[in-house]
Amino acid sequence: MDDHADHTRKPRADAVRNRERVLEAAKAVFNAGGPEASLEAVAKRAGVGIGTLYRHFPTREALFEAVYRREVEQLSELAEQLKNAKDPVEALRRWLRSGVEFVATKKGMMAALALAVQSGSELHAFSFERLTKAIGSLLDRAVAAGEMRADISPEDLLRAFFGMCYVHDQPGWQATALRLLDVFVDGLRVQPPGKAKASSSKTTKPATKRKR
Amino acid sequence: MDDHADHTRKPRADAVRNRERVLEAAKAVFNAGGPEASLEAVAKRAGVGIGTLYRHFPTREALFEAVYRREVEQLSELAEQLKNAKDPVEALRRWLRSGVEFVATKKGMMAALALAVQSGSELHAFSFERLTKAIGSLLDRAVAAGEMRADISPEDLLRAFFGMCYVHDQPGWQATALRLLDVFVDGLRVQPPGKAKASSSKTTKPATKRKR
DNA sequence: CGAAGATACGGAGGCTTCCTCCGTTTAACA
DNA sequence: TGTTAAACGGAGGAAGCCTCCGTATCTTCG
Repeated sequence: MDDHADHTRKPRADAVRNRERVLEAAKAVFNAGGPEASLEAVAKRAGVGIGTLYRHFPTREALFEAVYRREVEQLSELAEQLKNAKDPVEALRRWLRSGVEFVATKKGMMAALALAVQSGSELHAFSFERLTKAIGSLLDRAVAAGEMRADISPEDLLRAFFGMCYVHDQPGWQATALRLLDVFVDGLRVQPPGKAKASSSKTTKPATKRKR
Repeated sequence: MDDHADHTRKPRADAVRNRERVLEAAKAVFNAGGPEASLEAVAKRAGVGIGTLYRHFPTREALFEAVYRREVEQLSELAEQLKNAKDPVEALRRWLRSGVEFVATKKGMMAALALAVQSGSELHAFSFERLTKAIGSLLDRAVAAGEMRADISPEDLLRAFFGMCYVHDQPGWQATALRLLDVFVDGLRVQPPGKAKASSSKTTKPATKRKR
């Protein structure tokens, strides 16, 4: 495609190469040393000056975002697939469980989630939106089917999920997280009609009208 | 040998005074600047050399623990009082809500909780035990009354609570946390007998026998 | 009271990391 | 091949962590 209006030079080859190197090094270093690892170490491993690293990724978070974009995308695509499942509640549950597995497997996933959940920088936008949408689509389906209460937002759920995974470096955390998520999903189901216990709404002003 | 072992010298007055000063300064600095605040700043505010600070509190965590011991105790005493409430489920719910308020008010509370939850250092022992016991007593009562499922441990619940509070520096976090905790408590209630939906046990091997 | 010894003080200094700034190098384009 | 915009890289200042040890101060006991 010939772009005449575009006066942009072709990006320099060394720039592209270095960017890639830094990404790869960062992946390795972060996976090994956690999200606090030294950026200078990353630069050294990439065989690149610290200045170059900072030029490509002005902040630690920018680098994180770039490194874990793929993970976030995978998780979010999984939601897409699960939308075809019959039971919407089960689908949501399964997504959450897969999320736990992700965190367990990909060592940097937690950092990616932290970025997505901790709104603050501009840079988290991508992850946040992507994951919120993923959860939202599953949640909406369950709500639409009348199986789940409607007063929890996708953001809330994302935060809950993150919270459950937060202790991801303790011995039994995975089992714990799965248990907690199950409890949480149970709590999300609409209370059986007729015999509602109206538990929480007794002490809280309902954030949303409950079943009219 | 005459073991008048307990013939310890009286602790030096300046040492006691300085310890107190450091604690006070730390409280102020941590509440203002968060748990990452500079220890040198603490020392300066206390009018004390950095060496003195480190002698009294060899690690950042030790200092934290000392600063927030009181807060943890308060929270834990609250549980004691709530044990007298009629409705055990409601008591638990209230405790959790108070916890959220604590975190909202005392800015360093999160750090104290983090220490309590993240088992790891030796130093967290006190907080962890204290809070686990607090939650445990409320939880047990609810379980004994047949109102709550028995497959969640106090540690699990503590972690869940912590997780819900984790995003404690976002705009609406407090409302979110309260909502999430409500959902969670709902999920903790035993499913209404006779008409059980057996939601989670369908996909998970039951951690505990459910009422069959 | 006054000396002796134990204890605590404080901050210099070595180390690590962060991040910026700018002189030098190099790839793209004509 | 020359021009020039873009990228490189690392020196260096700022800040924080933590240790070490000479000096100051407190407690004890004769």
